[in-house]
Amino acid sequence: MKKKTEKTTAETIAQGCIAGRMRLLNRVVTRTYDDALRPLGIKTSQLNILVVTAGLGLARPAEISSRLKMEISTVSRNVDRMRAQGWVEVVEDEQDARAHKLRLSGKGKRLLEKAKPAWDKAQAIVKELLGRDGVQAIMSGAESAGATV
Amino acid sequence: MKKKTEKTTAETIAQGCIAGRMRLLNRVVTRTYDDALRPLGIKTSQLNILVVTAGLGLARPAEISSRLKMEISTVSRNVDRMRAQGWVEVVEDEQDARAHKLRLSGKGKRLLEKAKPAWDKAQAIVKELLGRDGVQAIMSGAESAGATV
DNA sequence: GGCATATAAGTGTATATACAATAATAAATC
DNA sequence: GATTTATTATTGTATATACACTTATATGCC
Repeated sequence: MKKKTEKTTAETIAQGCIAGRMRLLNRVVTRTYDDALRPLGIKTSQLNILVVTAGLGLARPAEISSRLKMEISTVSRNVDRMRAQGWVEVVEDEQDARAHKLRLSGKGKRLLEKAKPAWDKAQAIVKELLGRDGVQAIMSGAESAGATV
Repeated sequence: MKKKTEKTTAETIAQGCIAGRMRLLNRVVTRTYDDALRPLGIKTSQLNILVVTAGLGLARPAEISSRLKMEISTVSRNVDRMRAQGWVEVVEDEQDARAHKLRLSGKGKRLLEKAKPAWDKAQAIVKELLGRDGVQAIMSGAESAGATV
């Protein structure tokens, strides 16, 4: 007769929770990028909003929200801080009085270029940490989750 | 001669940033667990601290911090909220007057058992989302990052 | 045209997180 | 044994995030 080793609920969750591991990994990875970016005065979250905005040229907050799968209220507050830094500017929408668009300022563009080497450094550290397959899994997982490039 | 398509800095980062994808995935995954756990009044972060505490029996905040790779100040505040809910109790340390230990209350233990089906549900959704390889990559990535089971 | 409904964005409130600084106590060193 | 150094945990301050609600405006339908 096979002896079955019972696992407690706590053990099952502690060892198997995908969210727990994902959140842990997120803390470690974000810390790596934040450390590298700190001298530039920008945080990982802000840099990611910055590059999406840059990619769109003129970006509606709702579009940023949708691409980053981030609550629009969160976008709103992050953008507030980025505007306060002078990295992004608001352009009123001609057609729709509710809406507006965001674009990078000159300062924002310059910051982006200055931040690239720091980002490269963090990126290399994390690639080393996760390995080729790990990186690939994150990328395709994010795509499954609805990430738009 | 090969025509090289230049990629802007913004495109390079927007498309390739591991932290960005990881954070996006983290938002989506956490939302899934939070949705499932909402009726129970516990959040993903708190559940993960709860199971680590349960696993240790008597848990020092510094030990939780170390296992979850979470700042001890963050542990401190999360535990405050969990104590306010009556899920964990504080036990003074006999040897060290600076320190104390945490353990689950009866209420905390009952919550954990009640939360298991909701956790199972979220876990299944996310497994489906990430696929076997994706889950494996997160798990081993977290281990590389220093996660202690 | 006028009303119902939908959409865009912001605000209120709460949790999660980190870093810096502090307070208290223990451990180490001289 | 007294002083320095290290450790344990908390508090101050700031950002990131989400959900519920609100405000303003646009769209659809009668």
